[in-house]
Amino acid sequence: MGSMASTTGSRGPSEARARLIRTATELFYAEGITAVGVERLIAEAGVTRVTFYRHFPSKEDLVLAYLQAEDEAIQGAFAAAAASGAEPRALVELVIQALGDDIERQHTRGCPFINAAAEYPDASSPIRKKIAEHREWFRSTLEQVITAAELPDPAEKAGALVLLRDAAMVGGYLDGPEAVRPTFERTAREVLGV
Amino acid sequence: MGSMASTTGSRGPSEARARLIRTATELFYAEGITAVGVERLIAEAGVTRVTFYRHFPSKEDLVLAYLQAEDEAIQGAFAAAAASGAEPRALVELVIQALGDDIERQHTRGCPFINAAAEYPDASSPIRKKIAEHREWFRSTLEQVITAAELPDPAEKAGALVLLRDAAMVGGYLDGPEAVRPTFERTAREVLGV
DNA sequence: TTCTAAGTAGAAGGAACGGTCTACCTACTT
DNA sequence: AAGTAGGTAGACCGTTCCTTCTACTTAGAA
Repeated sequence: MGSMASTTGSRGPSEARARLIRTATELFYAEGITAVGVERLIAEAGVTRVTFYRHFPSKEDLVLAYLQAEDEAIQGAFAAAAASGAEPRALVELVIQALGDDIERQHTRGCPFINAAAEYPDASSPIRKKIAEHREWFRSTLEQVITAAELPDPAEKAGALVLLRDAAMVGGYLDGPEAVRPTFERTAREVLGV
Repeated sequence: MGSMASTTGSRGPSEARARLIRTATELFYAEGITAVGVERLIAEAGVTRVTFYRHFPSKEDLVLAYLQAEDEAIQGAFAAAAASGAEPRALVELVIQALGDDIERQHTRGCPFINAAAEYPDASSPIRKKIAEHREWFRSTLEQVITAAELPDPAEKAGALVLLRDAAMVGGYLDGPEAVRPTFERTAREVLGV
């Protein structure tokens, strides 16, 4: 006596799959990956076990999809900022503020990638590779932004900025974002010399 | 037919207990807390289940003891540095180097407290309280050191230094300590103006 | 000497884990 | 009209989780 159903039988990107990733994003981030079981996941996504395993051969594949979704979100934000047509120098300030804003409003439980890394000690695992890949993208993107603004030592400054951002996300979680955001933005400007 | 035994029946601080904490310190740090089961713990500590639960009513109590041990180790290092009789200004540099050294040589898998926090979302849990307590001790100790060196804005600088240290530990884990240590020490001096 | 704290060994229990399986339904595509 | 991709429902399996239990040993303290 299936109640609503509605979207069964389509071929597109799959509602159920999207709901699983959305639920995973919420739960994995809020409570940790190992701490959230498949049972819980499918219950909150409103999906059956079979459906889950049809889309993701194992839980690890969902973890990967979760990190992928986070990655795409950040890349999207950067692309939007770059497309805004701001001048290179203004873009640097824009990025600093966007990162500060994200720490205060979106990611208040630390960095999804850092948190995940704490649960996966094996650096050669697919998950750790994904994390490393994301971090390298982030670092090199910052380097490009700094280079475009014609600031000195872009590579070095980008490294320092990654450091600071990591710190601010962790600090925002453990010590409260209100106190950390200004410290982050101030120190970032100081390090970049803007 | 118990083979060696030797230290059974004593009343002191208990060998078995010490071994459990030592093993926990290694395994929890290296592999994560949830990822290491009691079975594994007692096997590597060479202790039986009963002994384990005699000393620690639950696994969580061992986690607490593990964090306590880490806390004491760092407090000990600070106390030793303070007792070295270095001048206040030199002590600041000494602390920066000691933190850098720790990141490069001891804590190469991130910060034990930050990693633990990632696995315990409930801020009111005993573990998170212990973590908050440690962080506050660390921050205020840095503030004292900076104050003694008569540097400006000690509270603010201490906050920034905590931020940087967090970052360097995470970065050391995920991007390699060799690259991060110089960035950390350089940025720390820059922020403190020394 | 007796008591007790701290240890050994190993079985057991209930819950939760990730993952597989059967059986049926539905709607789009061909 | 037939085929198939994607969905539902729920039982089931082997493993591991944390924890408790009984039964015995050993050595220092009372």
